[in-house]
Amino acid sequence: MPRHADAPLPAGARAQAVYRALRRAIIEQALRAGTKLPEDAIGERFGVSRTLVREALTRLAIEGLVEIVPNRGATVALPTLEEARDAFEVRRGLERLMMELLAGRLSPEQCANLRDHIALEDEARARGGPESIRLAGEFHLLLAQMTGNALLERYIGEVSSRCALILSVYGRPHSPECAISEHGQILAALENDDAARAATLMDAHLQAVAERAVLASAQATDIRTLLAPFAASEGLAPAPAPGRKPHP
Amino acid sequence: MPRHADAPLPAGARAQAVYRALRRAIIEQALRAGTKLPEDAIGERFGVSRTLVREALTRLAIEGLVEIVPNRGATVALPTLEEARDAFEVRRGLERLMMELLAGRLSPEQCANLRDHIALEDEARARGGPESIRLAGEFHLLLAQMTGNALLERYIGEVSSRCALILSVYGRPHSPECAISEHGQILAALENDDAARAATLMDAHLQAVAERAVLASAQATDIRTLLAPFAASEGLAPAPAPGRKPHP
DNA sequence: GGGAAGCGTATTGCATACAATCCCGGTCGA
DNA sequence: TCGACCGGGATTGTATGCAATACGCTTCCC
Repeated sequence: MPRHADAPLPAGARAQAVYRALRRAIIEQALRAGTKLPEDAIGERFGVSRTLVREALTRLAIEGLVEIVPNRGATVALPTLEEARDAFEVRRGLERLMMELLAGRLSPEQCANLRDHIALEDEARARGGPESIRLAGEFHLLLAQMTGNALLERYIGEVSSRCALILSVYGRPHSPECAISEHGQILAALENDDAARAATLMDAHLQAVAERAVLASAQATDIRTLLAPFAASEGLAPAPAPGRKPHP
Repeated sequence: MPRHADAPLPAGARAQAVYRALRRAIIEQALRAGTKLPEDAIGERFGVSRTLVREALTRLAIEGLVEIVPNRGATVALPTLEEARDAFEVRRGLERLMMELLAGRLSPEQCANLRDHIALEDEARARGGPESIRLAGEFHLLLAQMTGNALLERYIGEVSSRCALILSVYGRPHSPECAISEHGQILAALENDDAARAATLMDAHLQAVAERAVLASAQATDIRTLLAPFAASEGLAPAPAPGRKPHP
């Protein structure tokens, strides 16, 4: 229920409100990657001082949604390809753990909730609304909440939102990140007490999401790869890439 | 190399210095769980204003090392038993992922570094110094760094420090958290390209650490469990515990 | 004697002020 | 024409001030 505007919020709640608002704006791509986030403007918009905006931005920076460069301010983070791979790697580890914790332990009520959520996702995707990105992530978050492990929930939430940002950068525009049936299949495996199958499905699901996005645009981002065929056609050999040593 | 005191630190570095100092103090148990952390006192001690102290405390609160109650300030966190279990659960998931990423991919140089570190641990443990706690955690952090996955490194670092705090609360005083040989065995499995064995060993290692500490003191913490036999001997039935519903 | 209410102090929550830094435009000289 | 230099304006970094809240003590009443 939304709060009455003139009722003062309890201590510490306003900074969190700013944090939440910014976070949602980033995930739903209202604020696109790379966008500058000036403290003054945000504070003015939310009716709070820079102090609270800074607190919110700091939190977002820790989560990796915002990048803060000293003396140059905050921008919506622009994850590198390497960071993208890292995020999906960690996410796979966490979600596999989650599957093992959940398999066969979901109450009928929880299953119903999950089904409802999947229906919401499908609906949003059909409409093409921007909230489909958020909803897809929230399915995973909902699962995390059901483990009862608060720390796991926090980590899954963090890495999910980071992946959402990554998809906004590297994903094809408006492509469905999660195929319709995948979440449903995972839920079915969990209900069936089949931890191994759930873990495998989740792995494949995340792999698919990552590949559809990151790998699809890999060569569109790295200018050296982009130019390679042109160089080759002119008989120019590329200089050996520094910093990345070949596999031993 | 320590910095000259009168040279001003670059922007943003002082808050981080406070953060690091507090973090280390907590992990090495110079600041024990539950200790109050007044902004004024800390700021005075470090020569910075409350603003920067607040920033450091906020970060530590996000990591779970300190607890901030609105209008009542910050204290060193006092994790509950449930939080302790959660932390070790997540940690097992993350470190299993780490083993899979590392098995057979360590360079001889990296292995040498790890061996050196293990030697340091043994030495500190033999001396009974307080840094043995930190060093044991840093072994895991060192492994995380070698994955090249920055996000995994951050998470492992966070959850390790949280576990260190937990051990300071629930562990037996000055007990060796990590048996001498366990880290060495894990390293051996990694060198041998045996991902499965490394993962199993790490699992067992963490399980052992958790059990030696958390389970050992479980009944010493929960006053209801503590009183149960006395109640039973008097023919008094315990009231049903609220909030935690029985397994379906 | 026990408990509740009231007050003073200590501490936090937040906004604001000032200083430092950086970016961007113009200007000057080669 | 191009590059280096150099204010001016904008934005961040940090300290400090003021209001609000909570805690501990005293006092008072039952």
